[in-house]
Amino acid sequence: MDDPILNIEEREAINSGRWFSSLSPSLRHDILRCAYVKRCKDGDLIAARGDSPEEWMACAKGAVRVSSTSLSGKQITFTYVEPGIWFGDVAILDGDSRTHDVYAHGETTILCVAKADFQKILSLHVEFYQAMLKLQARRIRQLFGLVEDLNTLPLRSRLAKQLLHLARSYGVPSLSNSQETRIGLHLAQEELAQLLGASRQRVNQELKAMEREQAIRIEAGGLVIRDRQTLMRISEADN
Amino acid sequence: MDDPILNIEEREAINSGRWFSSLSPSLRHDILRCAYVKRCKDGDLIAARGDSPEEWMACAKGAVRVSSTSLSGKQITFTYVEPGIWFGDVAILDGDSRTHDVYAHGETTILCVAKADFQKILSLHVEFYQAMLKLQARRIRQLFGLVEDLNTLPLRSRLAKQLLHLARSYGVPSLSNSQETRIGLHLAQEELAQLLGASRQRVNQELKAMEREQAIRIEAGGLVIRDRQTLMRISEADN
DNA sequence: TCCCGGGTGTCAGGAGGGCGACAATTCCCA
DNA sequence: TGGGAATTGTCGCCCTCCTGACACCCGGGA
Repeated sequence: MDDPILNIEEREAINSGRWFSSLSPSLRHDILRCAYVKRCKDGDLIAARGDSPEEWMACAKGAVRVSSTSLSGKQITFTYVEPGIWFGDVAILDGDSRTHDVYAHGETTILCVAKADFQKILSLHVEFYQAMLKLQARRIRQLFGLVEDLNTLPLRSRLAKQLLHLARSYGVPSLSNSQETRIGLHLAQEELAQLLGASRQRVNQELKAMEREQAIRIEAGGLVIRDRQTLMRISEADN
Repeated sequence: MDDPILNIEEREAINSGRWFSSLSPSLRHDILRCAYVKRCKDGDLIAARGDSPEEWMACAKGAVRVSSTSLSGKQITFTYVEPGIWFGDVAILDGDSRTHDVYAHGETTILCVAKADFQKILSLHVEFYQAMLKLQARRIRQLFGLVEDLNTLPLRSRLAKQLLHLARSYGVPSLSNSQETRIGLHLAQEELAQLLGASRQRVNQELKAMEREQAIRIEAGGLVIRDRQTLMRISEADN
């Protein structure tokens, strides 16, 4: 929470985000002009469900865990926000309170735009309205997919799907073998379980099974995807 | 699909929709001016997943079932759209294909706005941008809630919640007892099950249990809510 | 009227997945 | 470098929910 300037890497992450990079230079400029930086340590609470929303944010480095704890006390994680992705817009746009708790996962850098500035920019750029509509539409699509998966796929398939997703978001080429992809985001199996709404034990069991099938490798410091094809097969049906 | 004019009741349903009625008269006028009517019979297919989207729609009478069938062949219903509610915007806004299959449930009247007209209206009213953003934000909120429920609540609770929801959307005062609410939308237990992503047998079992607990009554032609309090208690935790 | 087809009620068997327990391993840090 | 804390690997038991099967009920034709 000290240095108010993004470093090169962080700036690069923001600028290469799929959505952000589709905006016009002038709009991007206006957004960045009034954005400020927050640097967080592992576990820092960035915002809590029920808070009244003060800012629109993007992850610039590290990862942001978006989660909530149900009435029964069970923790569930909705997603990990990767660098380059913006979040926190729902509450800003409908004026209601925050939908989730948001925590830093590891050393994390956040870029923030104050609510008032966000609205000012909206009023200056019709383009921004269109872009936000598109952003939300995509999110709704993802959510539809998630609901469908929860209703139809067994844990095994959902786990495979999640691993492929993490590999896309956080994948780095493996050191030992360039065919393989290491998931750069380290999640304890407990955290992975919360992301799937399942128990840690069950997730462990399925991971082990996938390791036996040569689809993945479980290493200290991260999972390694060995065979994308196999995972895709697993993710699509129960067999 | 004949008479292109809404009758009084249908017009009233559209105008009293919570979202639509919050729009300015001039915007509402522009929307209605280029809208046209479709009348559908029970089971008619209104749009199919994967179609390229031609129109933005609202239910004016009856109900619209929004559903999809998973790769494994299982049918799941996402929701029943009640009169006064608009739908089909996601695909229009992000330009991608339809997310769900959409069917008429019973005699149903649909109001449609062609994609091109929708976009024209957007370009004429900043207010419309704001309203659509708000509409989407609310939908995202609902979806978050749904995902959380699927991850944490047992079927019994989700069923209770769904019944309360249906009572809010389709409730009519019971003929026999004004304390009670009849759900005006008739769903076969199989259809209810698909709405919950559960098996028909299981739903039947829980309905029977709730009837024994005096929370509901199962009658030909619709469920009757007898005790909202009890249902609310059931919907919140597993007890 | 009789029969037929859809919806409803119920049961038994079995899979998927949660939970507690505990050992083994790894990580961290004093 | 030694120990305590966190994480991982595995069991066994139990509960939820699914599947298939079948009897029943009721309304509407032929």
